[in-house]
Amino acid sequence: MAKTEPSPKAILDLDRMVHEPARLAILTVLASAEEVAFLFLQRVTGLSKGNLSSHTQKLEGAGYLETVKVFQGRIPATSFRITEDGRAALRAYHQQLRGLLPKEGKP
Amino acid sequence: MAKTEPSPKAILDLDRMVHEPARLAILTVLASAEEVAFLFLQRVTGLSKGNLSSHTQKLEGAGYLETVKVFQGRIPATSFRITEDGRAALRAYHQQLRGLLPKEGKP
DNA sequence: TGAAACAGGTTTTCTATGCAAACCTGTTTC
DNA sequence: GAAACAGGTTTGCATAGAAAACCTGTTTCA
Repeated sequence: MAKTEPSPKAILDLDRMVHEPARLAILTVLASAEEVAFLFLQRVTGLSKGNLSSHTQKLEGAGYLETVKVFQGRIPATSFRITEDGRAALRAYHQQLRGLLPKEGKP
Repeated sequence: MAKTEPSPKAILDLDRMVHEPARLAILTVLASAEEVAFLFLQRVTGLSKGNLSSHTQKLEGAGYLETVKVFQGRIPATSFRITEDGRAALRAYHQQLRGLLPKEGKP
């Protein structure tokens, strides 16, 4: 009996940090692995290096991921892992999306 | 057996015209009514006039809605209706979202 | 009756964001 | 040992969204 139409105002409350497609893609990948290398992330998302770098910095600033810099032999390599906050934000975002999707088979 | 993880690259293909929350809210409202008055739309979305005006102009430019100007008595009033293209775009967008949502109850 | 407030929008301005290109540091290759 | 390359970061530019200013016509009410 509950009206399942999403409140239009709720849509405006979507977490922009997650809503941006590039960052959503990044978080989605990070959510399914312990730790992800920069280059792998770049390949799988198709983002340019510069782009990827700036988005991960924003996500780090938001506390949604942490950057791990290690040396492989003597060359430096960057990896990322999602934080608990990041995971929570992603889950919350998914819930918001579910809320705004019609139940299926709308006219 | 099908892996239900969304392809990260697919996320980057989301239709930006619809993805923007303000416009998604507008289209969502328009999709559930024949014709919607400017002021009603403003109240239900919570957008400012200027904002609403510019977003509806963009949606009109994209062919997703049409603007209807009528006189009520002697004062002019603006309404909108979603076009077939707009409806199709919204549906397609919903499908994309469904594709990227995890099946529920992810760890 | 006429100045002031108001309704209904549109246009302009400001700011921030995403994207691409340029740049930097250290390593191999030839 | 110069040149190409890997792995990122910083800079610069173009666009988009939000807020503010503006415009036209209409009531209000002193």
